[in-house]
Amino acid sequence: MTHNTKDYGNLMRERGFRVTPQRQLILDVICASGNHTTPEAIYKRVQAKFPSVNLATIYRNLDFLCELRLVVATQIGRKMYYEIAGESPHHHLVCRNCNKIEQIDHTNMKTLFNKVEREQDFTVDMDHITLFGLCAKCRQKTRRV
Amino acid sequence: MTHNTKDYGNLMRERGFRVTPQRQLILDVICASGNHTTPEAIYKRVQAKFPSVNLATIYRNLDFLCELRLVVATQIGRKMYYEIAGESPHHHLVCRNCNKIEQIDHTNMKTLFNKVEREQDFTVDMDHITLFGLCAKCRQKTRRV
DNA sequence: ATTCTTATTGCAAAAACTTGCAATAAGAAA
DNA sequence: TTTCTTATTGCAAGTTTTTGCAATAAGAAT
Repeated sequence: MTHNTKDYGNLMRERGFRVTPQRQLILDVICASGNHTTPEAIYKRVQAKFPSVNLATIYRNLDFLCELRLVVATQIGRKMYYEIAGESPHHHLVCRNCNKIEQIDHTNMKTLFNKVEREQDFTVDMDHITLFGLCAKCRQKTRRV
Repeated sequence: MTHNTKDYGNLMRERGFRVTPQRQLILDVICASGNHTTPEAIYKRVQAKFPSVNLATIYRNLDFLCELRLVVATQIGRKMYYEIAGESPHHHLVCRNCNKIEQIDHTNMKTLFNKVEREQDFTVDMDHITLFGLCAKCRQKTRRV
């Protein structure tokens, strides 16, 4: 959850990108916000500290940070949500019925990724996947199709 | 690929929804189009047959058809793509570098889903997952981080 | 057939997101 | 430090997607 600005900064600079105050602030805000933050919410929190930041800058940086994989984008329903990527890969199970979110760790995913790599020569490289389905409770309740 | 209008119609009616000409046409167009069709392309093809259909109707029906899981939405980069869900579950591998799309079938996924169900009592229920990574060619090209 | 309920549509306006471009400023080089 | 290159920004205009609402029409009930 805590993020080290210096590391992120170096990561960017090493790749020829620049560390601007706007960019830092946007990353800070995403980091400080809980999971699943909308662009609009990020915009407002950024503006509270630095009112001149333009909405276009927010969107461009969300794209940028996702591309660097410092930030993860998730689409739920019609909306996009952003959250800090964090250290270790982990994945979510979202119940279609009650929307409860469980986590699964990377090991089972990794097994799948390895299999895909062996069989199709494609290196899957994702550390935040969202799988939808039914949790134990809802599976029992929803026992009629 | 082929779709049975009658079955889809009944599926909708059973659930209290209505089968309108617009809706049928939109589904037909998605069905006839290849994979990964944009809303704009769908709109144009629908208009070619039925010029009065409004773009808002396209969007509303895309949502609707996704909710019924007759159609699958995929986000690649910044754009949304839609395709017919079809019969058998299958999944996509999208190269982060060249955006090439490969398919994987359901068996390896199913293994993962089963494992998740045994270990966490969560029934994953997805028949179209998109995994990002690097294809064989791009993995070789991008051999410097 | 006719009536009735309400899901769905088209339209127009709004909201969300993207893009072109000139001005700015981060960071490397001198 | 100063200069130089060019990534990034703000702005304004453009494009894409969503929404409120009155009119329409699908399908059930009569």
